[in-house]
Amino acid sequence: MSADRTAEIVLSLEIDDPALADRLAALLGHVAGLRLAAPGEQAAATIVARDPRSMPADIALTQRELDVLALMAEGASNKMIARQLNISVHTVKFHVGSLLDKLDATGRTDAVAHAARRGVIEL
Amino acid sequence: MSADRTAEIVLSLEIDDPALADRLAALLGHVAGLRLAAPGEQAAATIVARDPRSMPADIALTQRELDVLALMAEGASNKMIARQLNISVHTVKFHVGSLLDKLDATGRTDAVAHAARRGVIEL
DNA sequence: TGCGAAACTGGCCGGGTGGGCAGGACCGAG
DNA sequence: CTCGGTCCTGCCCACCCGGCCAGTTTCGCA
Repeated sequence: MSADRTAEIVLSLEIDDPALADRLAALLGHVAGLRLAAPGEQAAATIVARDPRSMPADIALTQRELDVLALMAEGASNKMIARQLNISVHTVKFHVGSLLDKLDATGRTDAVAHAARRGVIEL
Repeated sequence: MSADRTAEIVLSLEIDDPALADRLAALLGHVAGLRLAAPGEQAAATIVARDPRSMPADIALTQRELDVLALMAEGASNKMIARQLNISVHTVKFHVGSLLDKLDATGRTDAVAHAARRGVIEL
């Protein structure tokens, strides 16, 4: 399923910082066997670089909160999380409450969405 | 805040296909002004390529289901979604049910997580 | 040694959620 | 025209969720 060994590898760019994008484009433009994708063209791989300024700071979550958050992202119910972590459902709800507070979310669905957006968890 | 003009740009690789990863590493290893990141090293940009086989096909969701899904990802409750789309709560629950079925999810949180993973929605 | 933060547990309760059942309207394909 | 799919609505019900109250232990830090 891979492309021919002789074919060029097409790369697309998704870079917030214009300066960095220019430098990379200049560097990669001269590499044999490699080509930058035309606008809209499907690429074999993408070079991404998110502006760090868009990520203010890592939210201060405790280890236990991260545990709960990870299981929430898997769609686990409070009961399932409790069994998984060997704690009571009440404790899970306690941590979920803290999570909703710290992530400024209205519910568990909103919480995992916010966490994913901020890079706290990886889907 | 950009690095010195003379500094190398550090790139990390996140590529599912080992063959493609090797080819890219070989090509980029010889480019001046550019360097591949050591394991765990923070990179200025990342080259990503997800294996297409892990994304079987776009799930067939109706327009209405996409509407509901988008609002779910915002953390909206069924009642809020109903108001937003000018339909009844019952209808929202109907669409949510279809979503859970099609996305193979156990709940609304799992549904948005799956949808985000498959690229159906953007967080 | 006292004090706060983190982690954990309990009970209670209003409202949200998910599933099942049953129905109607619309529209394009066969 | 009938059939299937989408979209819409209603009711009922068991369960889950989030927020409130209160309490315990453990740990590190001042």
